[in-house]
Amino acid sequence: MKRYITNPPFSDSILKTVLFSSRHFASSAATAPLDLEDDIGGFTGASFGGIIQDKDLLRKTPNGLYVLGLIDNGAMDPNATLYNQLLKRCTQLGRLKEGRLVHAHVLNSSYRNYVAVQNSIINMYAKCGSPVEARKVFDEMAERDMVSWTAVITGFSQNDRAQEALGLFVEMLRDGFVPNQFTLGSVLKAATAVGEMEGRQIHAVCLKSGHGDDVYVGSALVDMYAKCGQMEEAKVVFDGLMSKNEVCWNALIAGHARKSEAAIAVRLFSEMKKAGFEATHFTYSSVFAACASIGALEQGKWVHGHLVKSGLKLIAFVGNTLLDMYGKAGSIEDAHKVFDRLVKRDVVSWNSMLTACAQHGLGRETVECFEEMRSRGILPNEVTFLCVLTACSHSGLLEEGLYYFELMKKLKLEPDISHYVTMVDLLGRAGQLGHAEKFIKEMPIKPTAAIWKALLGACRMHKNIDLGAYAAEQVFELDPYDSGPHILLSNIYASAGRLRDAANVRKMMNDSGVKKEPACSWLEIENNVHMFVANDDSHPQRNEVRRMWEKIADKIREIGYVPDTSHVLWYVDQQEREVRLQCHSEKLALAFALLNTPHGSTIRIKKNIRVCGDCHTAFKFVSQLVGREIILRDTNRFHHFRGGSCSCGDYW
DNA sequence: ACACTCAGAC
Repeated sequence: MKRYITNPPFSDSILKTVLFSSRHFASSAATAPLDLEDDIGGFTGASFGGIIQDKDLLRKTPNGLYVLGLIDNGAMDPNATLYNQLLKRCTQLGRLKEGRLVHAHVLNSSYRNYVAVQNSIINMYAKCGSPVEARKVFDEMAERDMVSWTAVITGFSQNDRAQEALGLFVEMLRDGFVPNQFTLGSVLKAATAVGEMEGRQIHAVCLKSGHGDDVYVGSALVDMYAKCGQMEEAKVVFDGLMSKNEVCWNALIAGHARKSEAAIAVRLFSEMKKAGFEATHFTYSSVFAACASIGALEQGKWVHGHLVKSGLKLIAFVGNTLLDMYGKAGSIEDAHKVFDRLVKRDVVSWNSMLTACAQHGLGRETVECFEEMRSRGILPNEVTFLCVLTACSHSGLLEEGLYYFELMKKLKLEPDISHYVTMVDLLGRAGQLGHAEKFIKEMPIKPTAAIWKALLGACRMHKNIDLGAYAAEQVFELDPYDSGPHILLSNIYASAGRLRDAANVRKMMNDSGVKKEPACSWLEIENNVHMFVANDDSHPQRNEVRRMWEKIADKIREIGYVPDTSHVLWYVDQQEREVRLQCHSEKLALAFALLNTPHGSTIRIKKNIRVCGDCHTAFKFVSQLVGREIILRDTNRFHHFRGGSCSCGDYW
């Protein structure tokens, strides 16, 4: 067999690579599709003359080794087109090793200085994840054209090396090249990764060179503004595009999804379909993620309907997001159905199902699901254990939690800080405050603010003032601008009757400029989202809503509700505190729901911060009074109120 | 014959 390495005109490093690769493929029966020597044995150059035109030639060995064998054997004369086809093949299949072999062949041929072939080589290295090799070929070229520049810039842009891509772009301009739509598409992607300033500068270049309305450049621009959070500007660019495709629609929709603007994302999805574009898995995934973030169940279901009609398979890529959406929107039943119907489940599918169970306080079911996962031979990962530990923590399964933490380490999975936070939470909620403190002292990584926040939360739950104050001090040190811990500490003092200390924490907060996130609750009725903020008068039905709550409050008092004003911070008299308490956003939302939804239907309310103790009690009484299920989504879990009790068992 | 845009979930 003729070896092409006998008289190498190319550099040592490539030679070594080629030798290595060549041996590798020859010796590895599992990866080499066929033995080159056997495959071409007995044929002569002449008999292969016609095969060069044969479209099946490259298909015989998809990675091109077959053809390289023919060339090696002298059975076939290559030309520039053939090399380009081979390189394209390697690029499409992401075959770096075979690509290097073709590169070596080219260097040994008379086509080594052909710009088009060199460009294909650059492109091959760029797409196969090796921008450095692409750059090396580029640097050694005697002459470069637009395609060379674009290919090498794209190499860095697509391999998360945006700064180098932008650097090359500047060099290109310095060399006198005027960028075209191909270059600008890639450069914009790089600029987007670097920052808003850079993005805007490249936008200016696009406008100057007249490529601003190309659909590729335009999509990249829409994405750039969307990633900066500048949705108005993204929309201006989008509207200015004469011809659109699914990419620019997806970029715009994903931008709104990132900002949790579910209503807009859903509306755009609908407009996209009306305009005649097919929603892809990515489109669905973005829209479901948007619905998940605000718990928009009805809108999510509506889009799910479109997915079913579209005929797209329920693969994990979109199914996992859909499952997550149902979990976060409060329908554990629908989450289960999606899980059952998935074409193929991956570890994330299982993790999402576990998360959904955990969020709904179904600790036992989570553990059962995890055991089923293991019995089916699915390998759990770090996230799996985080789900299980969270479930144990939320359901008070102390022993199980400790067991699974040890199991995790036994399976050689290293707990990260999130697992330690969950363990502190687990121990703390279960009332093992001393154990939790000891756990923190002994953990192998430095405790973060989140660790101390978990301990602080447990101290509030079990009314431990001293340890709570200590934990709060640690949090203030590590994360001074979070209002949550201030409020927690203040509540600890207030519920122990130490109102002066509570007021001091409040004052400290004000002095250091820490702002409390305004509490708000919202619910969805017939595709509209109604939002309520405590003591807020902006809703059109506010007077009706308030009167309704007063009526309800009177009725639940008759069956045992006693307002608990201990968590009201304001240093005001008892009557005023009670008035404030009755205006909490979740109570307003509940009153609104009772006014505007059919009798007997499930009420679903979402809240941006943890539900207050008094509202939790009131909701239990209301569920008994009206005989309806009320599902309240907290920051990280669900409360299902039914018949006077809550699924969390008052353990949250 | 060679170069471009978006991109889910725990």
